[in-house]
Amino acid sequence: MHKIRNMEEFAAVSGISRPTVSKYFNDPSSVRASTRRKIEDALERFDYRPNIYAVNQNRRLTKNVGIVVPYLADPFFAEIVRVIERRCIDAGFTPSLFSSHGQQSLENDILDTLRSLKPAGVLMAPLGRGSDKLAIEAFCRNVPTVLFDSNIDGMGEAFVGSDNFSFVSQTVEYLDRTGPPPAFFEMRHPANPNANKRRAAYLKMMERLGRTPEVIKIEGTGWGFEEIGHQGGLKVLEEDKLTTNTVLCSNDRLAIGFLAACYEKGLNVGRTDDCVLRVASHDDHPFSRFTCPSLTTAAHDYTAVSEHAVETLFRLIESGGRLEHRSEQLFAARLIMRESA
Amino acid sequence: MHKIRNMEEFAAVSGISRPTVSKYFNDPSSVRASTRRKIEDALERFDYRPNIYAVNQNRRLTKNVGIVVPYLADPFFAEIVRVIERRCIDAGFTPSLFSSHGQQSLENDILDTLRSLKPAGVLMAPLGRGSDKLAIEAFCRNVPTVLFDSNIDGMGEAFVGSDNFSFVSQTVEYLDRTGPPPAFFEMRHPANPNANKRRAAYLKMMERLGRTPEVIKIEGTGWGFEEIGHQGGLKVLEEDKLTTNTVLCSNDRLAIGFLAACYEKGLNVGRTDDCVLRVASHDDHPFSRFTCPSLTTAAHDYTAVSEHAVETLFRLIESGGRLEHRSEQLFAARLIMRESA
DNA sequence: CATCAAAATTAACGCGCGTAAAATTTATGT
DNA sequence: ACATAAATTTTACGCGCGTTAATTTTGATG
Repeated sequence: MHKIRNMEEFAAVSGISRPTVSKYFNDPSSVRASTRRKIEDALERFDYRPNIYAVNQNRRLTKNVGIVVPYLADPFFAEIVRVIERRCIDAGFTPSLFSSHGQQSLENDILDTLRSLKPAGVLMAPLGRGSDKLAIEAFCRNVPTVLFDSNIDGMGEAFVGSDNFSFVSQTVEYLDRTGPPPAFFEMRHPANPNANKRRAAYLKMMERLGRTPEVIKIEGTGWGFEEIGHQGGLKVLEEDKLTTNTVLCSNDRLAIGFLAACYEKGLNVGRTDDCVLRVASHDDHPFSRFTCPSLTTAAHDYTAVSEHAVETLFRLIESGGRLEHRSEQLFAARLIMRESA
Repeated sequence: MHKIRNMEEFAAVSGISRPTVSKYFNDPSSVRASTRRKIEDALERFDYRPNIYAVNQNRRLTKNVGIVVPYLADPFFAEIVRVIERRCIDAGFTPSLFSSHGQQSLENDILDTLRSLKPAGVLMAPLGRGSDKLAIEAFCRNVPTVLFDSNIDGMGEAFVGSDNFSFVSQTVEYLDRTGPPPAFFEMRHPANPNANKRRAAYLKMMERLGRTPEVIKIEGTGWGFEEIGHQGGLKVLEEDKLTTNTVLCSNDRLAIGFLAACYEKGLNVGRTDDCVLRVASHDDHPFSRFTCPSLTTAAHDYTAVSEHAVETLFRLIESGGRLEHRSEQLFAARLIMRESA
């Protein structure tokens, strides 16, 4: 009983012809129950798996799906990836995970690699501002792609993400209802288009509420948001630029840095009487409940975004790679009230 | 000038025979300079890349390397992955990234997937206590593997990691020198063998210093260390079980949770006079500088570990998959003094 | 210009599997 | 038991490239 070398040999020991075995591996339900049993019996006795290289060479479309995220060291993406991977595996696909690590050159390299993987589809969260738009556009023309997290106008067959207005409207409304209206704390040159939408939402909400908006723009580039928020926070606090005691950060990672700056400066943050500052933010970053104080924030519907992105990709794949029209699905946020505001 | 379909066509447009082109792609320096120029000229005019499935089918050994980490949502691993990926790409390999997401079943699935990828080698950080030892052992027999981060006795051709004694000895020595000796804060059932080594190192150091050790074991399972540290911290503080004012956490993620608990309880942490508690830890987690107060910790030599792991894997691959003897390389820690102790 | 090793070409086979067409067997209903 | 549809088997080709062996070309050398 030597090791099975190929499908020919496996077909022999299972007493079924090779084409039928091949059919089985492509779709177990496509063969008669008695045949399936024979094959699965043999599968238990011998551990054989079709050579994926030979399989993929001959299928015009592989069962691979690519997953691309801009920055894997951000637990937000790590969490989304976890959900997406599982759904893909359950649906019989083989996910390949890539992180651009915040670099355009890497993002482009990944697109090249993906092309040669001939994936059935790709789920991509682009760098955003740092993306090579032309490269992504060219890629999307060749490979069925669903964008998520950050949208790039018109690219990909669909976009799935969070509704930035929903995030900001809830936090602004809450802060305004429970105290002074917030100033908006953000990077001057955000890495990601969501930031721009959030600022716009902030301005619109403040107008709607009849408040005077105040946007604090801090310097810094790259994906080290905590450090940028920290440095920017120190600067703002030292220069005493704050005209309000309520700060709404564009995202949790900035807020984590800002809270560290507040702590260093001895400023008590929270909504109780002994506090001089309220801080809130957006994303419900996995660490936001462990900041000091814990961070009031607006949560992504991680599950809904992940699952809808995957579902959309599957529909796209079944439709042969093109969709009637480019859809944009946005999910609302959920306000998470904690101690910081 | 239609699209190039295969190496045959590409060879035609570059004016070189297919076997020579094939030789070029396997090692560009193996063809004459003038030939190389012709091929690279054609490469610029037509964008052709060999079909990776056809290539890998015929090579007995692919140029793939697998990278497996236990928990990608931990920025520690995300950071290591970033360095490792780059080194692999630069060396002409194609890295494939996998996360076990803390689940044994997933780790085993990944091993199966990896086997069918026929990688030249694998860099694996196992789950540790949660790993299926037999499955990993069987895998290592078939695939050249270098373990990193957590060691499993005798498995893989080499281990590269951090020297837990170096971590703990430095923090204990520092804490003892600058104040009361620390109690050790850890999970009762740690996910990872490093924790056991750290506890042992703590006990040995305390003995060496002539101090009475005190180990605080908290409940909780899984990879949500911050939450476990948080809950465990609250419990310890509420029950007033602390017989010392200095706490050394087994790792930073526990410490992040513990610090959150201290903050909630209104305990001032730090080394200044107004503080009632000192807290230190190990790992230099990317977020440890943004805790409140910033966390005194012992840092991994990320770069050294990552690069030595990769170098070891490359040596292993060049040696045909087996090494003379299993080597274990440990790197020392660097004490990072911040505000918490 | 003759020499000769190195490099390239030609021709051909094989890798493991998808897939198609035709022939055959099996299951289902009457 | 018979007709019919469905599933399986047989046979054969092709995918794109690695690789080998025999042959031819190239280019540096004396």
